[in-house]
Amino acid sequence: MGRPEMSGEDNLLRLVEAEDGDENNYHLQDQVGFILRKAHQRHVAIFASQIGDLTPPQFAALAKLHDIGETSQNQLGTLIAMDAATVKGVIDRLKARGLVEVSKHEVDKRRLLVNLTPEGRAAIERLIPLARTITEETLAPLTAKEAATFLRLLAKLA
Amino acid sequence: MGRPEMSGEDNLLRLVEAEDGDENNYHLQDQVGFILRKAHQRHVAIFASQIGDLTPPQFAALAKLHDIGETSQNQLGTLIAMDAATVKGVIDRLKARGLVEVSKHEVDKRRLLVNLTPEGRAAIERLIPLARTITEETLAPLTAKEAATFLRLLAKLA
DNA sequence: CTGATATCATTTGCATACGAATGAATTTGA
DNA sequence: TCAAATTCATTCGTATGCAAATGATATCAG
Repeated sequence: MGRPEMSGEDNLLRLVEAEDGDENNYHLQDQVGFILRKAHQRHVAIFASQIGDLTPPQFAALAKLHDIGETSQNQLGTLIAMDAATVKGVIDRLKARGLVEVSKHEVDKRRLLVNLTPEGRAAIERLIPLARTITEETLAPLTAKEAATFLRLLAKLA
Repeated sequence: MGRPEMSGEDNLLRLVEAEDGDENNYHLQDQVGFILRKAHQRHVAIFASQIGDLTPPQFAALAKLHDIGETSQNQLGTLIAMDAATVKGVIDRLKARGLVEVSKHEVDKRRLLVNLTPEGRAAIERLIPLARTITEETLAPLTAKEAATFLRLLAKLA
């Protein structure tokens, strides 16, 4: 401390002057939300460098359809964590590219069934190995042990 | 676990040695990108529940301006991890609400200087305590020790 | 059976997010 | 010095992402 007779008022003053002693300052770069946003940005950039013609949400939709087969647009949205408005846009674009096809549910006329086309199936099967590379590259700054810890904790937050 | 000595390496090996048809066991919900996206979504929802009238990017811009004072729009974008097009939109909306003001750089006429208005300063100083609550709530599923580990590893990825 | 409620999909509006192209201003380097 | 390269800001186009409102259909409760 520079001044031995430092008082509460001096601390307030120091805060207002904000020249030194900034332990009470708010630092954006230490906030979990900000770092989470940046980590996500970096991942999306890595994804784009490996899979240029598909976005992560589009990939997620195809991968889930490949995993579970035909399902309703609404159910698909739940499974890949997208609200109804978002999933509609994603499916519309995949449909326009011939990677998925939609049909009406025979019994429940509210539902729109979505399924992979043969082209969509071929595409996702070709891309899954690249997805593993993307995961590896995203986690590359961590050791194997750190990566395992990170994934475990991240899953608790998601 | 079936095997007591089962390790992460064994799981990786099993994945690589996958038998025919094991291509099926690609699980989206285990991919770091997908979990990262969900964790980010959850944080944004928590943010919105605490700070309804400002988005995380808008908050980031105000917090950074509060931290460093007047700066150029471009430099601000670098500091809060937004590209030029994105930061322009954020600043435009903050300007429209009277929270920031812009002016031309006297020497370098390319630059647009951005600064907090008194209203913007009051707003960010009022909101910073809420931001700490948001961070706490986001990390609530983790113990204090886990949270520290998580932030350390997340920072290495960002 | 039927009115109330719930579910599914769509649409609109707003806010990031980023690539690419453009124009203005500055800096560099031969 | 001056042409080339770089930097800063803007604009356009595309793609999430979510809230709110709407319409169609299905289910539930009395």
